[in-house]
Amino acid sequence: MSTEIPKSYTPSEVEAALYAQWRERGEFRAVPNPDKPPWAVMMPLPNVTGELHIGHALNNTLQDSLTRFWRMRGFEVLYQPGTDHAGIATQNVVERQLAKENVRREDLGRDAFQQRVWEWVEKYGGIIYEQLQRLGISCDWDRKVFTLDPHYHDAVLDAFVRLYDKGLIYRGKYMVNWCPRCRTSISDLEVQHKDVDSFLWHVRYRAADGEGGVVIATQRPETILADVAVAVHPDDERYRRLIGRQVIVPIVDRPVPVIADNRVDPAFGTGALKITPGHDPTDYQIGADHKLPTLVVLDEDGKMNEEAGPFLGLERFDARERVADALDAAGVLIAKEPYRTSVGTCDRCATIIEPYISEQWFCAMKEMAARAADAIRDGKVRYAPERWQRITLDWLDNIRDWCISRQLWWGHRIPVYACADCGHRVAAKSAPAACVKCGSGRLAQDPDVLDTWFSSALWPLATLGWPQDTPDLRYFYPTSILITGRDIIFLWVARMIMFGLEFGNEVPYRDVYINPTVMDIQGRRMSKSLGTGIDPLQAIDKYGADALRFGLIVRCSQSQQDLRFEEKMIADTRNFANKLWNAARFVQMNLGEAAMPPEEPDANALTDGDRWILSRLQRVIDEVTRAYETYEFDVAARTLYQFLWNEYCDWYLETAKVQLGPASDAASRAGTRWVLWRVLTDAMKLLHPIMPFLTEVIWKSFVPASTTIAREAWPVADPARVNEAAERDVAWVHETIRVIRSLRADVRLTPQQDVALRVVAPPAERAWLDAARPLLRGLARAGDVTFANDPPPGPAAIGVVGPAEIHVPLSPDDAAALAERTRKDLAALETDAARARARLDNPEFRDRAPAEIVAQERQRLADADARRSKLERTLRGLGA
RNA sequence: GGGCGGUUAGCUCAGUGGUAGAGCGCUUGCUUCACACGCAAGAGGUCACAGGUUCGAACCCUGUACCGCCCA
Repeated sequence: MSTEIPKSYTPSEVEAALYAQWRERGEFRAVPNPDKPPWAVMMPLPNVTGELHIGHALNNTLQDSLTRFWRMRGFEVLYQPGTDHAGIATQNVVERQLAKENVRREDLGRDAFQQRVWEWVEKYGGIIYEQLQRLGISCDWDRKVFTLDPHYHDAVLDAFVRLYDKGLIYRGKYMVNWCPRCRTSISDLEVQHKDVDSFLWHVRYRAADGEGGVVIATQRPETILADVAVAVHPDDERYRRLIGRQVIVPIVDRPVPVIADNRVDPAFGTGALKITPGHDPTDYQIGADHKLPTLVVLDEDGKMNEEAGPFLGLERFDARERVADALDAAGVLIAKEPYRTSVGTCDRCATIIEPYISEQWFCAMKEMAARAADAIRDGKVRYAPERWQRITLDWLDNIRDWCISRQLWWGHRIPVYACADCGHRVAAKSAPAACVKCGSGRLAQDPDVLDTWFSSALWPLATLGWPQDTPDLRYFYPTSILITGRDIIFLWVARMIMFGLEFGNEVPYRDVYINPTVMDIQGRRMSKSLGTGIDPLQAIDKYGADALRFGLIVRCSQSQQDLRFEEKMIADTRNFANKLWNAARFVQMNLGEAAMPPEEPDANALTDGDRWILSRLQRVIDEVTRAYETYEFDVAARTLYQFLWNEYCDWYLETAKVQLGPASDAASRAGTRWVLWRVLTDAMKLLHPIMPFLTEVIWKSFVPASTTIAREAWPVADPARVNEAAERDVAWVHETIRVIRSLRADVRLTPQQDVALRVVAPPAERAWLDAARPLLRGLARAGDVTFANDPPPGPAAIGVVGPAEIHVPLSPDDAAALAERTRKDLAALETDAARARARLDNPEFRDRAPAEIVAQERQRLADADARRSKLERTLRGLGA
């Protein structure tokens, strides 16, 4: 029966069924439990429009690994899933769909449009959930939250009203970042700065009184139409006599003052700056300080408005060319010089941002930011890697108020009601019947919606039931950790900490882990349009979720901020999965019909080899546990990979084959079977957080009575099983085997041929080798082993293990090749010896270095000398 | 302009002040009864560069160069 297990592991045959079982049994459900400590992680909510990409795959795999780890360690674990309504993104998707029907949202009206978006969300909004499940993540799916769910909406309104009533939310006409394509304001953080090639236009403004004038340099000639002043630096000798006089703005022939302001950089362009408060943030400030009027020549679509006269209706970049032409025609365009500059673009649609004056809502941030910064400085939130802490603090310390209103129809509508009669505004969770001030019933709700990040900042609270005082909130808040990418540290993490403190009176989580960004092999961001992306779903189809998970996790070191990835890497870990499958198959075959789990044998029945692998296992348990605890994911994965492949498979399984052979007694064979079973199953538990499916399959094949490995207790290292003597002795046996195998290659034996060894060694080592004979035979096909006091005559390949020399007779053909190699070894040895000698000859080294280092160096020199004399004899023996 | 990360084998990356490591790739040999998605044996490195500290530096300090990211 056991031989029917297929020779290779096919993840696609088991993953879906296992996942369905886990869900059916409710293995991932989180229920407040006073008998257990809580552990919680919140999924960084993907956009409801989103589809699973490699970044999600990494981020959620990391969360799931910790989730599974802490669950096995006996914590009541919550992994909270959910999606974000994603204001602009979702509205865009539906607007594009409408565009195909030649319909604009304005044609539908607000209510009908929202209805369309809801239909879209209901139809496609669940796709990402299904995709996430393919990864095997252990969320509590019964707790799915959408940020527009009624209870979530209620939380958002509650938070808004509290801030409003505290005076932290205000409204006003300010210059904001405006996306002419999305036709909404966006916050500073949603502006991406990009360097582009542009020009500086040098334009002459003649003096109003006819004497001279000034040449200004501008990047935006089209805004000349809205100029209200020219500014120069007060200390700039070139322009001193112009200050206070007037110049004439070309084209519009408007007289404007020349003002002095030390924000003007005399080194930029000509040193004279046109001032356009309606279209530039710095000019806006300067204009306000000098009490200048504000003119606006662009509309909210980025087209020239009525104020632009003949340019009315032109798109802003066309207008730029046309205005420049007009300036040229008027003879006032002095120069057009190429210029590299930085422009702000919309995070969502890459359209160039327009600084635009409009009525917006703002949230005052100073107080909340200071409180968050204090909490971080006090260590209430710890960052891994640590450097992100300071980066967050820098941002918090220099925070600016947050523009929270968006001119969209999809999102949480701002709960402020304005009285049409007296103008009084009030924030309320539901529409008041009448104005509290004048009693009028004519109240209108603000048309804008809140920035999506306003609602996501409440994520850890609102998902747990806030503002209600729920058992979930009391039990799971503050949560344990947040895992996310560095791109949203300010947008989301910092704001969540602020809101967590403001509304939950506690930081939202103790730890923040910033995961690396997944790049392609050339270090470019993975993107579908560039064709540089890996589709996680395809990867799972082809290699299995475990292979994708392990391949990503083993590359998550805290020392780098990116992770380079390619498909081959997934194939490599698929091979690892297959290796484990076959190791399990081997063990299964050897346990035969034995009862499972096998019975633990008497300690006397264990061999050195058994004790060695058990000892190594204890160290691996400690190392892997520590690594998960400290978010050293690469260490956890690498430690398990090396232990399982290089120690368990390469050495212990081969040792076990010998120990299970006819030369062993029954007790010893039983011991070996138990060790095979025990080490493999413990290692499967350690690996389960990273490779949940394979480990479950293997576990259940060995422990049929268990429902799932996911609920097994985490292994605890047993200090009594750490056995340094066994580790040392087995290392020596392994070294001997390696040397013999190498000798076999030197004398070109086929794998079928036994090798006859002649050994020159002191008595202790002879006894050793004698005892190790079965292993030497099994693992290195050592046949006759004879001992001698002196090296035997004739050409021979010689291997050295400690004080023992192993000789294998050699044909003259091979002797020359070996002589060549030996000379090389000898040269390397001489270098080593020379280095050690130089050190020991240095009196300062002898005086200052620790005694053990000096002793080590002496030993090294002695070993090198001994080895050298042996190699020299080898050479002589080879006739060279 | 300010800040952060990186630079170690052909590639991707580990690396605790004491003789440089892994996986993949490469070479050679193997249908060895768990696995060719494998086994075994090998080759391969001025640890970016220049100074400094130290008995001793891939590791600590200073500076430079290059790659990438963030902020303004």
